[in-house]
Amino acid sequence: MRPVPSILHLDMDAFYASAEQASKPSLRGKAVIVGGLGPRGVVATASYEARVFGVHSAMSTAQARRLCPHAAYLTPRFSLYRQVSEVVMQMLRELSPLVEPLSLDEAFVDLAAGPAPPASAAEARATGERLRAALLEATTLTASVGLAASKMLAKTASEQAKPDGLVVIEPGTERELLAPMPVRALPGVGPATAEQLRRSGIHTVAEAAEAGEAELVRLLGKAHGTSVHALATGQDDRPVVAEREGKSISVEDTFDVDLHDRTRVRAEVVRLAGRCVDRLRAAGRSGRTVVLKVRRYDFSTLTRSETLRGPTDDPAVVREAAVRLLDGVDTTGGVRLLGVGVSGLADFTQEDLFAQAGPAGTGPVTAAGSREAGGEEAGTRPDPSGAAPGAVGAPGGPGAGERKWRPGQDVRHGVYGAGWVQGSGLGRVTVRFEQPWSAPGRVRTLRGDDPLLEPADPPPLVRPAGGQPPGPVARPVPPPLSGPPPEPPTGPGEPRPAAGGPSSPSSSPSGSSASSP
DNA sequence: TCTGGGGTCCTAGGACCC
DNA sequence: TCTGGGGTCCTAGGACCC
Repeated sequence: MRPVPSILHLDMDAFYASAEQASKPSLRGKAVIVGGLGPRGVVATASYEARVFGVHSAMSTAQARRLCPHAAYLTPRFSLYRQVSEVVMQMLRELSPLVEPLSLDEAFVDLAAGPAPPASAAEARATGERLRAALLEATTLTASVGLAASKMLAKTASEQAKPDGLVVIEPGTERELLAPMPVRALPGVGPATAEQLRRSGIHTVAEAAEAGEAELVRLLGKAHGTSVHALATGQDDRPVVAEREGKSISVEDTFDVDLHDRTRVRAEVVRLAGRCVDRLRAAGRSGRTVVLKVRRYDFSTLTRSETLRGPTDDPAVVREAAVRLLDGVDTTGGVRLLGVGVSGLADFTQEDLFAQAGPAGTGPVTAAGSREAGGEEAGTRPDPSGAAPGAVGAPGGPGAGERKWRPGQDVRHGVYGAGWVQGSGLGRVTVRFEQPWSAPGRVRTLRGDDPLLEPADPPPLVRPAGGQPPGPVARPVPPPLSGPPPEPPTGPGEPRPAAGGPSSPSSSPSGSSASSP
């Protein structure tokens, strides 16, 4: 084990929620909950203000609403988070080429491999503090940093540092620090393993270490037992590895209401297969094993897979395999979730093509057509419709997105400028007009079909240098439509649409709103 | 109003091959 | 005539992580 705490673990604080607060001045200091807003949604991230009420990740949004009804509820804006994440990861790479991202908001960095390896714990600390300050400046977001001589301890340290802090674990102090912690603190020990260990009277890391490797292997199996024992005794030699190639790509949808119609189920599988291939192609990969995932009405989940003779990125091949797999699955009783994935990924090369067209067999073989280079990067695609997959009664047809305005979504108005959707329903949409660098803005309620209102890309968190003047306040603005959501608004500059415009009743009958007050 | 979506890794059994 | 001993691939399921 290295003598200096030169492995750094970075974890952005309540990342999605903090990014939303940074982006939306009116939400700063308020409870913000980011996650799925449908009837089956779960919380992805809750701001610290919301955590006070007991809201946490993975909780159902419904429960969060009971605990914290006054919070702002927002759908995730991954394009913004990716944008911020790229800035963060780039700054980490300035510390060392060995950067291992774990997710959009988390990464390990091996400072020992960098241009200025710390020679002491104090130097490591100084590097970490400089990093936190630089990140705050670049993104306006706070981060927590852990420094230690191993990955596990660096992560443990950043956990202790939260929020907005830094903790260094001095080499040599590892075991005494770990000893009293619950086994759940060890990476790889989840609810099931913790329960296993509890039944054997093992609750703390110290008890796990005392149990000995043989006993842990007996309880948990070879690989898991060995690894838990090593981690419990503070041994962790796992290197920081940059750029690991992905091994699978998958997409899945949970439906607001269980699907019963077999034809609809099949149509959804076809749609998912298409989305999966879009992502596969955007990544420049191909895959050999197609996986279908089905979660039934009772939450029981099964997977079926089929391995082709060679890797493919042909939508028809993946679609047909997925549909074949579905044919072998009983869906009576209803389907809650469907997923399609591809594994056994390869970089698609000419040789792969030949291999695939190789010797006779029964496998479905089609030479994948020329791949258009035009990268429609799946994840960053605008996706203004964002129709919840299950949007009740949505025919599932192509342009089915009737849920046009989602809470949290960025918009631009021809008169009022940039803003975000606070709520919508009953043919109206409530927009707060503000930008990351503006003062908290005001809310206006508009018609859902206001022709001057359109979806927009997320603005950067930090005002671009020499950027435009803050749109909304710079120019004379006609009188607002409203304060609170009142009568169906009809604006001054707003063309009165013909009677009963498309009021899109299918868009969440209950209406939805980002914040109640 | 229970339980998202995207991944990784491990285990275990059977097929198949030498 | 009653049963070897690997190794690898495929499939299915489950734990875990963010």
